[in-house]
Amino acid sequence: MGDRTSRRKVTIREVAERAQVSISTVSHAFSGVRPISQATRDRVFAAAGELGYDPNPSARSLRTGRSGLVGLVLRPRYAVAHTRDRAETFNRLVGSVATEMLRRKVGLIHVPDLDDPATAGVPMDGCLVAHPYGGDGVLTELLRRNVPVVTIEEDPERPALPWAVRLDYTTAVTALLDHLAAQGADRIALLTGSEDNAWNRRPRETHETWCAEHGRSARTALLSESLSDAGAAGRIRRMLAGRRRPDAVVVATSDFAAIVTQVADELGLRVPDDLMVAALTDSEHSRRSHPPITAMDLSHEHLAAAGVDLMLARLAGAPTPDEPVVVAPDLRLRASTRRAGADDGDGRPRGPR
Amino acid sequence: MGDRTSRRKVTIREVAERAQVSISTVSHAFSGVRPISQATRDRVFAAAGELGYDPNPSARSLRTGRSGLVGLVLRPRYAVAHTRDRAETFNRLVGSVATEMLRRKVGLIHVPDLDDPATAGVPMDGCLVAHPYGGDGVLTELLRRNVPVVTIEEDPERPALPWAVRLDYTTAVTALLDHLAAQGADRIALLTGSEDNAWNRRPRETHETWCAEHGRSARTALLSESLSDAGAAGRIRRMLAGRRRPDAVVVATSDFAAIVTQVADELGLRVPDDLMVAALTDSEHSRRSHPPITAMDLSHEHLAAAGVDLMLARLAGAPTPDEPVVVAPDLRLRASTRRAGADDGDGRPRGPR
DNA sequence: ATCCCCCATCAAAAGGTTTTGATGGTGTGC
DNA sequence: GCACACCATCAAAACCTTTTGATGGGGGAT
Repeated sequence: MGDRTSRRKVTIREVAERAQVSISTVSHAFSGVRPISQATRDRVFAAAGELGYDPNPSARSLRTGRSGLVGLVLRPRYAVAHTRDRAETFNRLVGSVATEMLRRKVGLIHVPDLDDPATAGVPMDGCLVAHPYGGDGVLTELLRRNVPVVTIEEDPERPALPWAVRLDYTTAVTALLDHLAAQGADRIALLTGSEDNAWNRRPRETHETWCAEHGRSARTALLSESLSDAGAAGRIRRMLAGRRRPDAVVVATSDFAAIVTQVADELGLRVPDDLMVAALTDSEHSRRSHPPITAMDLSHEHLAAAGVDLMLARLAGAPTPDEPVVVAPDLRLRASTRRAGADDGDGRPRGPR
Repeated sequence: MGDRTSRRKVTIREVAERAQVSISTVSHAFSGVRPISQATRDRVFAAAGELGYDPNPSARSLRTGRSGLVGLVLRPRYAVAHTRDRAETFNRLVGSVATEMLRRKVGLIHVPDLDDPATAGVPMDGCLVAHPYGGDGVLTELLRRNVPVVTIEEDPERPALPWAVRLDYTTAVTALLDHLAAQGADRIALLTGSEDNAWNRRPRETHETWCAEHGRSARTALLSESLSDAGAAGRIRRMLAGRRRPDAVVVATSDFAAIVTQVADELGLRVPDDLMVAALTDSEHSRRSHPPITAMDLSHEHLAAAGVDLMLARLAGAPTPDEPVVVAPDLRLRASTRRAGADDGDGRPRGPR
């Protein structure tokens, strides 16, 4: 209160002097590690209050070896959130993780750049890595540093890493393909992104398996996430204009799924009657497209909650499952895959909500 | 590489020993503060690489007094993001700030709880406070601690605080009211939330001024953010069922604006012909309502970018404006306030987009 | 040949906390 | 009245870095 605008921070030593006790007594009074008499404690708190003391977190971490902070790393696709669609994904994931961390009163650090020596280390007790690539370098680096890591979605090349939360793509994508087939789809094409992560890999595998089991050829193509809208439209147009065009397409990126409906419209193809469309991630694009597009929701909220739980359990030394935690994606059936008179055959409710 | 899974971290001392140089030489080799001969530098880097050394961030911060991290605090309304609508706001704000920080390669910390002694301090060089309350306690605390603060939206009771980014509510709300009047609205009611922040205060003031200037009575009411949907619906029903009901309502929270349209529908009031509806924040609720609801978008992305810029300028000691930075909210006119045949009179384009 | 300066490196201090073995005084049990 | 235990407090070490004044040796200028 009486202080000038001194840049100088109050230290534990000054509190000790003012309260006429040793430094360790002040520390113990605050931490409660050892008993301190009531009278002394009062004097310490009074002194601390008058001086406006608050402990230096760096000094504390240096001594204890813990910071009480958890890092979060997102891989590039999200970091460069140029389109509104990608921004929604990024925001939802970051927001969910932040919400879960706040709820548990633990600080969360967005790690800017692990490799950049200029940005050098951040003090974190553990680190969440969301949507790692196959054999991700960031993961390698963190493991080398002995930082406890929990991944949200698994690194496809590190199936052995037990501390992970992953989506059950197999079930969800199979359900989606069954649904399309039930609605009368015959030639189902899959368009995944080119980034090598679980979200692109697993559905591709599931699609192949499903096609093999159903005696169909697995038509797939790449639609790189870095494509511009015009670029994506071009590739889609070529596919839909060709002979033996698919009668259903599953597109990973949902803004590109919306472009599929646009291109179909231009070509005079009716959705869903001539062409069914589905996306492997939900966003405003899929919800507001005409017609609304069936999409798999990545359940970022559940992923985040499970990931944070796992991390905190690990840091607390509590027992953790020795297999990845599995979260079910949410399949949102919409008009883009619902043909009049077709029967889904799986008993699912037909309408949204 | 050859290390066991030793919890033990490698320190600068071990690197120095291995490279046969002093500790300070290692430090200088990394920081480049003083020149080091090429031969020595090579030896140091080699030793560091072999040992897997990475500097301890806490020790560094302790010594330098800087952590390279910036904090972010959001006030409770967002922290408790129970509805999808509030979650969208929270996510967008958090995501935007995170994006801007990542772009500038600075770490961002979500501060869990400033007052909680258990959570104790986080090492931050500065702190962003988003949507502070009037005379906000968090702000008081941060200022007491001498932490450089930048607010996103201003604390209504601290107009003197120069380091702020604020929305220009006056212009936007005036434009909205003019628009409603041009569409034929006669009795315009305003329903703000009960939390005491700029977003609730400024529009109220603007509404009063505008009503006074146009010789109308300023009809206002509170619709607390903590109300359940049913609770909100009840209050709205009472208002719309009364004699001399308003013919236009501006509702702060956009999910409640959507409820206004529902209640109007139940009561047989047509939107916009019998009742116009507008919201003071945009969200999926307003966009997808029937009819879509005119809303003011809070431009979280611009707020975040400006706030981060301001903070980094402050921390770098660069000159900063001595007045709050002003950002214009985006007015999104939609069908809920557009009557057939009415003329807006201000030359604005009529369609969305 | 001498002086001076600069370059590369070193040693030591400082930064603020927590941890822990030691110390002195007070009360309990016999 | 003595030994023992315990309670409250203290002093010092440890955590790992960056910073800075000091040191020694080599080269250029005179």
